[in-house]
Amino acid sequence: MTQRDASVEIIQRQLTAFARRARATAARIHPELSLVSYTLLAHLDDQQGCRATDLAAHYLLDKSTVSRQIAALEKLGFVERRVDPEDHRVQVLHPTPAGAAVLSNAMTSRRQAFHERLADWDAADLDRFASYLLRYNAAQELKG
Amino acid sequence: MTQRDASVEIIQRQLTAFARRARATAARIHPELSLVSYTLLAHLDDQQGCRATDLAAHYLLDKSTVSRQIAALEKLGFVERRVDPEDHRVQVLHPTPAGAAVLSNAMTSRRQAFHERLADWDAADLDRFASYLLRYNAAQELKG
DNA sequence: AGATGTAGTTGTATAGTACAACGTGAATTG
DNA sequence: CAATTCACGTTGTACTATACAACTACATCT
Repeated sequence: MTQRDASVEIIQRQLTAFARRARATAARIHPELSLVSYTLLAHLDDQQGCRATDLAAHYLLDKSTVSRQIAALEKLGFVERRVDPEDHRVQVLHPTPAGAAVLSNAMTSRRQAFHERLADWDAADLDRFASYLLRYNAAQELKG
Repeated sequence: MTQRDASVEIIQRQLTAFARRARATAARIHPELSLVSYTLLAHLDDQQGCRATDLAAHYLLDKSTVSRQIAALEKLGFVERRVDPEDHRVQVLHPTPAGAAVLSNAMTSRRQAFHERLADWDAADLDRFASYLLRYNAAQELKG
Protein backbone atom coordinates (compact mmCIF):
# COMPACT_ATOMS: atom_id res chain seq x y z
CA MET A 1 0.00 0.00 0.00
CA THR A 2 1.39 3.33 -1.03
CA GLN A 3 1.32 6.48 1.03
CA ARG A 4 -1.32 7.73 -1.35
CA ASP A 5 -3.52 4.71 -0.70
CA ALA A 6 -3.15 5.18 3.01
CA SER A 7 -4.24 8.80 2.78
CA VAL A 8 -7.27 7.95 0.67
CA GLU A 9 -8.20 5.23 3.10
CA ILE A 10 -8.08 7.65 6.00
CA ILE A 11 -10.08 10.26 4.13
CA GLN A 12 -12.70 7.70 3.30
CA ARG A 13 -13.01 6.43 6.83
CA GLN A 14 -13.07 9.84 8.41
CA LEU A 15 -15.63 11.29 6.05
CA THR A 16 -17.79 8.21 6.57
CA ALA A 17 -17.50 8.51 10.32
CA PHE A 18 -18.52 12.12 10.09
CA ALA A 19 -21.53 11.32 7.91
CA ARG A 20 -22.70 8.66 10.28
CA ARG A 21 -22.73 11.06 13.15
CA ALA A 22 -24.14 14.04 11.32
CA ARG A 23 -27.84 13.50 11.91
CA ALA A 24 -27.41 12.77 15.57
CA THR A 25 -25.22 15.84 15.91
CA ALA A 26 -27.78 18.00 14.13
CA ALA A 27 -30.49 16.69 16.44
CA ARG A 28 -28.39 17.62 19.44
CA ILE A 29 -27.36 21.05 18.24
CA HIS A 30 -30.80 22.16 17.04
CA PRO A 31 -33.54 19.78 18.16
CA GLU A 32 -36.26 21.85 16.53
CA LEU A 33 -34.88 21.29 13.02
CA SER A 34 -33.71 18.01 11.54
CA LEU A 35 -30.69 18.01 9.26
CA VAL A 36 -32.95 17.97 6.23
CA SER A 37 -35.36 20.66 7.46
CA TYR A 38 -32.42 22.78 8.38
CA THR A 39 -30.90 22.32 4.97
CA LEU A 40 -34.09 23.09 3.09
CA LEU A 41 -34.87 26.13 5.18
CA ALA A 42 -31.33 27.37 4.82
CA HIS A 43 -31.59 26.99 1.08
CA LEU A 44 -34.80 29.01 0.96
CA ASP A 45 -33.17 31.67 3.02
CA ASP A 46 -30.08 31.64 0.91
CA GLN A 47 -31.89 31.77 -2.40
CA GLN A 48 -34.43 34.27 -1.22
CA GLY A 49 -37.15 31.75 -1.93
CA CYS A 50 -37.39 28.96 -4.46
CA ARG A 51 -39.70 26.22 -5.69
CA ALA A 52 -40.17 22.74 -4.23
CA THR A 53 -38.91 21.27 -7.48
CA ASP A 54 -35.70 23.22 -7.19
CA LEU A 55 -35.11 21.83 -3.73
CA ALA A 56 -35.76 18.32 -4.95
CA ALA A 57 -33.36 18.71 -7.83
CA HIS A 58 -30.68 20.34 -5.77
CA TYR A 59 -30.69 17.79 -2.98
CA LEU A 60 -31.54 14.76 -5.06
CA LEU A 61 -34.73 14.16 -3.11
CA ASP A 62 -38.02 12.96 -4.45
CA LYS A 63 -40.54 15.73 -4.88
CA SER A 64 -42.92 13.91 -2.54
CA THR A 65 -40.29 14.00 0.16
CA VAL A 66 -39.81 17.70 -0.32
CA SER A 67 -43.55 18.22 -0.38
CA ARG A 68 -43.92 16.57 3.00
CA GLN A 69 -40.94 18.27 4.53
CA ILE A 70 -42.24 21.63 3.39
CA ALA A 71 -45.71 20.77 4.66
CA ALA A 72 -44.17 20.05 8.05
CA LEU A 73 -42.19 23.28 8.02
CA GLU A 74 -45.33 25.16 7.05
CA LYS A 75 -47.28 23.54 9.86
CA LEU A 76 -44.59 24.72 12.24
CA GLY A 77 -45.01 28.19 10.80
CA PHE A 78 -41.46 28.32 9.44
CA VAL A 79 -42.24 28.44 5.74
CA GLU A 80 -44.86 30.19 3.67
CA ARG A 81 -45.95 29.64 0.11
CA ARG A 82 -46.61 32.33 -2.45
CA VAL A 83 -48.38 31.28 -5.56
CA ASP A 84 -46.56 32.55 -8.59
CA PRO A 85 -48.92 34.92 -10.42
CA GLU A 86 -47.19 34.01 -13.70
CA ASP A 87 -47.74 30.28 -13.32
CA HIS A 88 -50.38 29.05 -10.94
CA ARG A 89 -48.80 25.63 -10.63
CA VAL A 90 -45.79 27.13 -8.99
CA GLN A 91 -45.44 27.92 -5.30
CA VAL A 92 -42.50 30.02 -4.34
CA LEU A 93 -41.40 29.06 -0.85
CA HIS A 94 -40.04 31.53 1.67
CA PRO A 95 -39.02 31.34 5.28
CA THR A 96 -41.45 33.19 7.53
CA PRO A 97 -40.03 35.57 10.12
CA ALA A 98 -40.39 32.73 12.64
CA GLY A 99 -38.60 30.42 10.23
CA ALA A 100 -35.83 32.91 9.68
CA ALA A 101 -35.53 33.25 13.44
CA VAL A 102 -35.15 29.54 14.23
CA LEU A 103 -32.85 29.19 11.28
CA SER A 104 -30.73 31.97 12.56
CA ASN A 105 -30.59 30.36 16.00
CA ALA A 106 -29.77 27.00 14.50
CA MET A 107 -27.07 28.54 12.37
CA THR A 108 -25.64 30.27 15.38
CA SER A 109 -25.58 27.04 17.38
CA ARG A 110 -24.00 25.15 14.54
CA ARG A 111 -21.47 27.84 13.90
CA GLN A 112 -20.59 27.97 17.54
CA ALA A 113 -20.25 24.20 17.75
CA PHE A 114 -17.93 24.22 14.75
CA HIS A 115 -15.95 27.12 16.12
CA GLU A 116 -15.47 25.27 19.38
CA ARG A 117 -14.34 22.13 17.67
CA LEU A 118 -11.93 24.09 15.56
CA ALA A 119 -10.85 26.47 18.29
CA ASP A 120 -7.28 25.25 18.54
CA TRP A 121 -6.64 25.22 14.81
CA ASP A 122 -4.49 27.95 13.40
CA ALA A 123 -5.73 30.10 10.56
CA ALA A 124 -3.57 28.52 7.89
CA ASP A 125 -4.79 25.02 8.70
CA LEU A 126 -8.42 26.14 8.76
CA ASP A 127 -7.99 27.78 5.44
CA ARG A 128 -6.42 24.73 3.87
CA PHE A 129 -8.98 22.39 5.39
CA ALA A 130 -11.78 24.55 4.01
CA SER A 131 -10.26 24.60 0.56
CA TYR A 132 -9.75 20.83 0.56
CA LEU A 133 -13.38 20.25 1.43
CA LEU A 134 -14.50 22.66 -1.25
CA ARG A 135 -12.35 20.92 -3.76
CA TYR A 136 -13.58 17.51 -2.73
CA ASN A 137 -17.23 18.42 -2.91
CA ALA A 138 -16.89 20.35 -6.12
CA ALA A 139 -15.46 17.28 -7.83
CA GLN A 140 -18.36 15.36 -6.39
CA GLU A 141 -21.01 17.57 -7.82
CA LEU A 142 -19.78 17.35 -11.34
CA LYS A 143 -20.41 13.64 -11.32
CA GLY A 144 -23.89 13.75 -9.76
CA MET B 1 -16.31 38.50 9.53
CA THR B 2 -12.73 37.40 9.93
CA GLN B 3 -10.87 35.09 7.63
CA ARG B 4 -11.12 32.52 10.35
CA ASP B 5 -14.90 32.80 10.49
CA ALA B 6 -15.08 32.44 6.74
CA SER B 7 -13.04 29.24 6.86
CA VAL B 8 -15.14 27.76 9.61
CA GLU B 9 -18.27 28.63 7.68
CA ILE B 10 -16.99 26.84 4.62
CA ILE B 11 -15.93 23.81 6.61
CA GLN B 12 -19.33 23.63 8.19
CA ARG B 13 -21.21 23.91 4.93
CA GLN B 14 -19.04 21.46 3.08
CA LEU B 15 -19.09 18.82 5.78
CA THR B 16 -22.85 19.21 6.01
CA ALA B 17 -23.23 18.85 2.28
CA PHE B 18 -21.14 15.73 2.38
CA ALA B 19 -23.19 14.23 5.20
CA ARG B 20 -26.41 14.89 3.38
CA ARG B 21 -25.22 12.99 0.37
CA ALA B 22 -23.56 10.14 2.20
CA ARG B 23 -26.42 7.69 2.42
CA ALA B 24 -27.41 8.13 -1.17
CA THR B 25 -23.80 7.67 -2.19
CA ALA B 26 -23.50 4.53 -0.10
CA ALA B 27 -26.66 3.17 -1.68
CA ARG B 28 -25.21 3.79 -5.13
CA ILE B 29 -21.79 2.36 -4.44
CA HIS B 30 -22.94 -0.78 -2.64
CA PRO B 31 -26.68 -1.33 -2.99
CA GLU B 32 -26.60 -4.56 -1.02
CA LEU B 33 -25.41 -2.84 2.16
CA SER B 34 -26.78 0.35 3.69
CA LEU B 35 -24.37 2.80 5.25
CA VAL B 36 -25.15 1.43 8.69
CA SER B 37 -24.96 -2.25 7.74
CA TYR B 38 -21.73 -1.57 6.00
CA THR B 39 -20.37 0.20 9.02
CA LEU B 40 -21.39 -2.50 11.47
CA LEU B 41 -20.08 -5.28 9.30
CA ALA B 42 -16.84 -3.43 8.76
CA HIS B 43 -16.48 -3.01 12.50
CA LEU B 44 -16.98 -6.71 13.09
CA ASP B 45 -14.40 -7.47 10.47
CA ASP B 46 -12.01 -4.94 11.87
CA GLN B 47 -12.37 -6.04 15.46
CA GLN B 48 -12.36 -9.72 14.62
CA GLY B 49 -15.80 -9.98 16.17
CA CYS B 50 -17.48 -8.10 18.93
CA ARG B 51 -20.69 -7.86 20.92
CA ALA B 52 -23.88 -6.06 19.95
CA THR B 53 -23.47 -3.83 22.99
CA ASP B 54 -20.05 -2.77 21.80
CA LEU B 55 -21.46 -1.75 18.45
CA ALA B 56 -24.24 0.22 20.11
CA ALA B 57 -21.78 2.02 22.36
CA HIS B 58 -19.33 2.73 19.59
CA TYR B 59 -21.85 4.12 17.13
CA LEU B 60 -24.20 5.71 19.64
CA LEU B 61 -27.07 3.54 18.50
CA ASP B 62 -29.77 2.04 20.64
CA LYS B 63 -29.23 -1.64 21.37
CA SER B 64 -32.57 -2.43 19.77
CA THR B 65 -31.41 -0.82 16.56
CA VAL B 66 -28.26 -2.87 16.58
CA SER B 67 -30.23 -5.97 17.39
CA ARG B 68 -32.41 -5.50 14.33
CA GLN B 69 -29.57 -4.57 12.05
CA ILE B 70 -27.67 -7.63 13.11
CA ALA B 71 -30.78 -9.78 12.69
CA ALA B 72 -31.07 -8.47 9.13
CA LEU B 73 -27.41 -9.13 8.42
CA GLU B 74 -27.80 -12.61 9.85
CA LYS B 75 -30.84 -13.26 7.68
CA LEU B 76 -28.77 -12.26 4.68
CA GLY B 77 -26.14 -14.72 5.82
CA PHE B 78 -23.50 -12.04 6.38
CA VAL B 79 -23.11 -12.36 10.13
CA GLU B 80 -23.01 -15.26 12.53
CA ARG B 81 -23.36 -15.36 16.28
CA ARG B 82 -21.24 -17.38 18.65
CA VAL B 83 -22.47 -17.68 22.17
CA ASP B 84 -19.72 -16.86 24.60
CA PRO B 85 -19.06 -19.99 26.67
CA GLU B 86 -17.93 -17.77 29.56
CA ASP B 87 -21.14 -15.77 29.67
CA HIS B 88 -24.23 -17.18 28.05
CA ARG B 89 -25.85 -13.79 27.71
CA VAL B 90 -23.16 -12.67 25.32
CA GLN B 91 -23.14 -13.30 21.60
CA VAL B 92 -19.92 -12.61 19.82
CA LEU B 93 -20.70 -11.49 16.29
CA HIS B 94 -18.54 -12.37 13.31
CA PRO B 95 -18.82 -11.83 9.60
CA THR B 96 -19.47 -15.08 7.75
CA PRO B 97 -17.35 -15.84 4.69
CA ALA B 98 -20.21 -14.46 2.59
CA GLY B 99 -20.29 -11.36 4.77
CA ALA B 100 -16.57 -10.90 4.47
CA ALA B 101 -16.91 -11.26 0.71
CA VAL B 102 -19.60 -8.60 0.22
CA LEU B 103 -17.78 -6.38 2.63
CA SER B 104 -14.63 -6.77 0.67
CA ASN B 105 -16.46 -5.93 -2.55
CA ALA B 106 -18.10 -2.94 -0.96
CA MET B 107 -14.81 -1.74 0.41
CA THR B 108 -13.23 -2.13 -2.98
CA SER B 109 -16.01 -0.12 -4.64
CA ARG B 110 -15.83 2.59 -2.05
CA ARG B 111 -12.09 2.73 -2.20
CA GLN B 112 -12.19 2.96 -5.93
CA ALA B 113 -14.81 5.70 -5.86
CA PHE B 114 -12.71 7.70 -3.44
CA HIS B 115 -9.58 7.12 -5.45
CA GLU B 116 -11.31 8.39 -8.55
CA ARG B 117 -12.59 11.48 -6.83
CA LEU B 118 -9.16 12.17 -5.46
CA ALA B 119 -7.25 11.15 -8.54
CA ASP B 120 -5.97 14.59 -9.41
CA TRP B 121 -4.81 15.45 -5.91
CA ASP B 122 -1.13 15.36 -5.23
CA ALA B 123 0.27 13.28 -2.40
CA ALA B 124 1.01 16.20 -0.10
CA ASP B 125 -2.54 17.54 -0.31
CA LEU B 126 -4.00 14.09 0.26
CA ASP B 127 -1.84 13.63 3.26
CA ARG B 128 -2.78 16.97 4.73
CA PHE B 129 -6.47 16.47 4.01
CA ALA B 130 -6.35 13.09 5.72
CA SER B 131 -4.65 14.52 8.76
CA TYR B 132 -7.12 17.39 9.02
CA LEU B 133 -10.05 14.98 8.96
CA LEU B 134 -8.41 12.81 11.58
CA ARG B 135 -7.81 15.78 13.74
CA TYR B 136 -11.35 17.04 13.32
CA ASN B 137 -12.96 13.72 14.15
CA ALA B 138 -10.63 13.02 17.04
CA ALA B 139 -11.66 16.27 18.71
CA GLN B 140 -15.24 15.25 18.08
CA GLU B 141 -14.98 11.94 19.83
CA LEU B 142 -13.65 13.32 23.04
CA LYS B 143 -16.82 15.28 23.51
CA GLY B 144 -19.23 12.43 22.73
C1' DA C 1 -59.34 22.00 -28.60
C1' DG C 2 -56.65 18.18 -27.53
C1' DA C 3 -52.19 16.14 -26.41
C1' DT C 4 -48.34 16.50 -23.81
C1' DG C 5 -45.66 18.24 -20.11
C1' DT C 6 -44.74 20.25 -15.31
C1' DA C 7 -45.67 21.35 -10.19
C1' DG C 8 -47.19 19.58 -6.42
C1' DT C 9 -50.03 16.21 -3.32
C1' DT C 10 -51.44 11.90 -1.60
C1' DG C 11 -51.50 6.72 -1.06
C1' DT C 12 -48.64 3.13 0.08
C1' DA C 13 -44.57 0.75 1.41
C1' DT C 14 -40.03 0.35 3.47
C1' DA C 15 -35.88 1.33 6.32
C1' DG C 16 -33.89 3.17 10.27
C1' DT C 17 -34.33 4.69 14.56
C1' DA C 18 -35.70 5.30 19.67
C1' DC C 19 -37.90 4.11 23.98
C1' DA C 20 -40.06 0.99 27.02
C1' DA C 21 -41.10 -3.53 28.59
C1' DC C 22 -39.53 -7.88 28.88
C1' DG C 23 -36.76 -12.59 29.38
C1' DT C 24 -32.62 -14.70 30.66
C1' DG C 25 -28.62 -15.38 32.68
C1' DA C 26 -24.66 -13.42 35.83
C1' DA C 27 -23.05 -11.24 39.83
C1' DT C 28 -23.46 -9.37 44.35
C1' DT C 29 -24.79 -9.10 48.84
C1' DG C 30 -27.26 -9.68 53.21
C1' DC D 1 -27.37 -19.61 49.51
C1' DA D 2 -31.52 -16.98 48.33
C1' DA D 3 -32.90 -12.72 46.75
C1' DT D 4 -31.93 -8.67 44.57
C1' DT D 5 -29.76 -6.18 41.21
C1' DC D 6 -27.37 -5.78 36.95
C1' DA D 7 -26.07 -6.75 31.96
C1' DC D 8 -27.22 -8.46 27.28
C1' DG D 9 -30.22 -8.95 24.02
C1' DT D 10 -35.17 -9.15 21.84
C1' DT D 11 -39.70 -7.56 20.88
C1' DG D 12 -43.69 -4.28 20.83
C1' DT D 13 -44.77 0.13 19.39
C1' DA D 14 -44.32 4.51 17.32
C1' DC D 15 -42.29 7.97 14.51
C1' DT D 16 -39.45 10.03 10.69
C1' DA D 17 -37.44 10.04 6.33
C1' DT D 18 -37.67 8.34 2.19
C1' DA D 19 -39.14 6.47 -2.60
C1' DC D 20 -42.34 5.26 -6.23
C1' DA D 21 -46.69 5.50 -8.39
C1' DA D 22 -51.06 7.50 -9.18
C1' DC D 23 -53.38 11.54 -9.25
C1' DT D 24 -55.00 16.76 -9.80
C1' DA D 25 -54.38 21.09 -11.56
C1' DC D 26 -52.48 24.09 -14.49
C1' DA D 27 -49.56 25.41 -18.77
C1' DT D 28 -47.85 24.99 -23.31
C1' DC D 29 -47.61 23.57 -27.89
C1' DT D 30 -49.46 21.95 -32.13
